[in-house]
Amino acid sequence: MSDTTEQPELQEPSLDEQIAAYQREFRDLDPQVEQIVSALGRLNRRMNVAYGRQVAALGISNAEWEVLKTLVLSGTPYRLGPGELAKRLGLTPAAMTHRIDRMAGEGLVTRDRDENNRVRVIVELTDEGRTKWLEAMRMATTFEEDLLQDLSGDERGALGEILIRLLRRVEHEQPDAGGRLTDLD
Amino acid sequence: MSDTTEQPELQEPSLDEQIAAYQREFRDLDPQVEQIVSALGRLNRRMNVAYGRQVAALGISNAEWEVLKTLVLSGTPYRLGPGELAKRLGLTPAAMTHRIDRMAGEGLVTRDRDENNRVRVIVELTDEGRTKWLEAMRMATTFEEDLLQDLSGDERGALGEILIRLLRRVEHEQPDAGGRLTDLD
DNA sequence: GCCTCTAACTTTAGTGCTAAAGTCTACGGG
DNA sequence: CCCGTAGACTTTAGCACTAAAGTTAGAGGC
Repeated sequence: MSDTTEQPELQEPSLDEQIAAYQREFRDLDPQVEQIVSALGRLNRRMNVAYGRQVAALGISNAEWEVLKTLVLSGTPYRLGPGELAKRLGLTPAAMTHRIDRMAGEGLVTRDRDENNRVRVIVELTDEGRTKWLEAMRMATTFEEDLLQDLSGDERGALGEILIRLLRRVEHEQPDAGGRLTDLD
Repeated sequence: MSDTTEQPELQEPSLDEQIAAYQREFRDLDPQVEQIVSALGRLNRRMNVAYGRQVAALGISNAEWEVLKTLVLSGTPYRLGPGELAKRLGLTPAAMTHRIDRMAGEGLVTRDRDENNRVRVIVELTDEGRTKWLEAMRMATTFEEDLLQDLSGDERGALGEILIRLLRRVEHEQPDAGGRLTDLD
C-alpha cells in the first residue's frame, strides 16, 4: 500500500479477456461478480498510482501523505503519538519510528518528548507539513472530481450508497468469531 | 500490495467522522465525492486483508496467489517467462526471480531453461500449483458472493457498469502521452 | 569466424516494512 | 525508598521489493 519507490508499470490483459479466461478455467464463476470485484481492484490500483504521481510532484511520497492526512484528521493542534499514528495507519510502531524520522528530517513534522510524561513522544504537524497537505488535497480533489465527472448526481448517490453497504458488510464480518467469511476450513 | 508477512490491524475513524473532519479542515470538499473515493479505498484494503487471510489457510501468500492466477490466466500449458510474469504483475524482473525461487522451492511451479533458446527461462505451473489455485479460487468466489449477497441483480449490473466506466477513465488518463499501456492482444 | 550488440535473466546495494528484543520512564507494593 | 512491573517507544534481524550493475546466449556485421 505505502510506497516511496516507483513501481513498475503494470500490464494486465483487458478486463473482458481476463473474465473470459477465468470462465474457461473455472466453470462456476459468476461473470457479473467477477466483473465487479476485478474492476474494483484495478480501479484502486490505478488510483493509487495516480495519487502517488501527484504527490510526488510536491516532493512527498504516498506514505508521507498518509501521515499528513492522519494528523490533519486528528484536528488542531495536529498532534498524535507514534503509537496512535501507527494504529490509524495500520503500521507497526517500529515502522512509524522510521517514517517520523524521515518526515522530521524533511521538516514536515516535529518530534518531541511530552513534558508531563517523558516516555511519551508527540508528533506535531509543522506549517510546512500543513501546507503540503493542503496542496496535495487540492490535487487529489481535482483528480477525484475529474474521475467522477461523467457520473450524474443520481449515479453518484447510488454508487456511494452501495459502496457504504459493502464496506459495512466487510467491516462487520469480523476475523474469527462466527463470521462466515473466514471459516472455510 | 503484495505481502507474505502479516500487516497490523488498521484502526481508522468511522467513514462519517472522517468526512466530517475533512470538511472542517477543507471547505471546498464535495462530501459525496469524498464518500465514494474513501469507501472505495477502504473496501479494497479490507478485501485484500480478507483474501490474504483466506489464502494463508492454504499455506500460500497473497503474492504467490497472484502468480498462480497469472499463470492460469495465460491458459494451458500454463507457462510464462519471468519477464512476462513480471510485466503482468507489475513487478521488476529482479523481484520475479526471487518469487519464482520461493515458489519453485514449494513445488508450486517449475523453472527450466528453454531448450530452443537457452537465455530464456520457462516457469510452468505444477499440478500442486494448479490445485492450490483452484482451492483459492473457490474460497475467493465464496467470499465475493457473500460480500455482494445483499445486492439485487439490478444493483450488481449498475455497480459493474459504473465501475467499468470509471476504470476506463483512469486507464485512458495516461501519464505522459507515451504508448497505450493496456492493449497486449 | 570473431566481435559487438541486444535481450533476458540474475546479482548487489539500498529502502521500508514486520517481528521480536531492548531501553527508558513512571508507578506501586513491601 | 528500592525493586519490580507495565507502557511507549526504539533497535536489531530478516524479508520483499526497486534500481542498477553484471552475466550469458543468440544474432548480425564485416
